[in-house]
Amino acid sequence: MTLAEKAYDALRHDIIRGAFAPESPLRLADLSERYGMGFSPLREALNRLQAERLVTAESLRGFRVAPLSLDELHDAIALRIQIESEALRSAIRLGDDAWAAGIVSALYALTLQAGRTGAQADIWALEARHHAFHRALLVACNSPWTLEFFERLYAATERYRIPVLLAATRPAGRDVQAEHKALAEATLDRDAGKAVVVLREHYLRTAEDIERAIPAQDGDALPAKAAV
Amino acid sequence: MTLAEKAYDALRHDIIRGAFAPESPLRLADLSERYGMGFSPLREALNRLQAERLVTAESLRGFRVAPLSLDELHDAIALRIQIESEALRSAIRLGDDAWAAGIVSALYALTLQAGRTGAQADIWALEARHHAFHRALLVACNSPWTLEFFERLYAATERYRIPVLLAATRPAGRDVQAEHKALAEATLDRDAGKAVVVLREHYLRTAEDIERAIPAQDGDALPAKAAV
DNA sequence: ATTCCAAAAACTTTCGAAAATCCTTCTTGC
DNA sequence: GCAAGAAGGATTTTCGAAAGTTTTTGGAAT
Repeated sequence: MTLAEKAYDALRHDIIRGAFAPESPLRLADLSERYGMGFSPLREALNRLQAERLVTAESLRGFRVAPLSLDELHDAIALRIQIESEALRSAIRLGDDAWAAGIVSALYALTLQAGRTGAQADIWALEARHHAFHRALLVACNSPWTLEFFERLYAATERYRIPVLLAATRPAGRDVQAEHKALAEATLDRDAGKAVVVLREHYLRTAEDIERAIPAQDGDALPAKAAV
Repeated sequence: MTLAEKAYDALRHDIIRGAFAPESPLRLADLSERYGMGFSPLREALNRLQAERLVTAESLRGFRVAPLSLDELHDAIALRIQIESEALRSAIRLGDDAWAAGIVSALYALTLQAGRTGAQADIWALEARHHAFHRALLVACNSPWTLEFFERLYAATERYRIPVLLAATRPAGRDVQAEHKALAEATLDRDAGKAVVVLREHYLRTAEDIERAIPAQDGDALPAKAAV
């Protein structure tokens, strides 16, 4: 693995998980020290992340962490519902036993991790299981472009969900794992109509949780998060 | 504008328009000579294009032009129909007078350019008008992510359409400009149902034209095009 | 003739410094 | 006191070379 790839993985990871405040400048000297490499691989990684809309760039003025806004959250969630609903229908139509087994396995791993508490609770492991589960549902849709856009929108929306995960307070009146279980069951039953309804509800509730976790703001931009 | 941005624009332009054969290696020494700059800005541009799936990269083995395949074409067209249909409905619901005027203007410019023949015919100008027209239809959808994906899929599919444009033989039994006119009219009439039907037919016929223009192949990969 | 291995060549990747630009601060003139 | 502008510092961008890896070539052994 080249340094540029390591830089890409590390930066993407750190941006999604809120290690840098939205809109804060990503200075090469700082990044060079943080990640222990020269400017070249860092700039290559930043250019990739710019194309993914996780960082913004301005000519001769460097790179910044992409901003967060409620408008963008709603846009991304709405598009996820639209794209993933179709993808889920396709996956249900096309998926084979290996796909189904992948869902069972991913749900099991997710549930297991979600059940861990105290010293064993690991929010980043939980996040990885969550990503893997949602991906497993769609992976049989036979559309590389759909999966590409799923990954892009997942990353975009995950930035908003991290504060909710960090708060670690179970949202009142919501059992997220039950929703995941219901989603997996409807999918494995090949009940596309029910699955997409459950999927939509799942995402809309997540959006609500995120909005609830955000302190009221005058404008649209969301507050910066301290480094994690 | 920085050299890296110029490199990005030039490379993207040249890849979409078939100046390099699909899967051909993009060697830095060659690109450095072609575009008259050093390695650094070229590598940054290539990294951005990699994130956009217009080039592929392999560790320590450099960059290549992304391959073309009928599977990918069908995937991209199907997703364009899905995403743009929804976007068109939103635009019809939300669009104001400026949006409508933009469609009229873009259609006029497209029709004008399509009518030019002989020395005045300019396939790249026509392509630019075509892109602008399809974008103008959707621009009022109020979804930045949708527009982002539109651009990505437009670029991806345009690579397949270029050979058809270059052939410059009017496909038998098809009046593309009439389709554009019908699409604009249904949209300006705010007849969403009709507009999305026309849009779907328009794209499916384009896919057919592309397939017809392609010589039969054993495998899935499409033939390389000579440099333009 | 073929396979294996070493050396050379080609190429990518990374660094460190130079060049160019932007931002801040301080001075000057009014 | 305040605006305009120049000097200095900080930062980004680009280059050229060095380092590292892959591919090709050439030769020896089977």
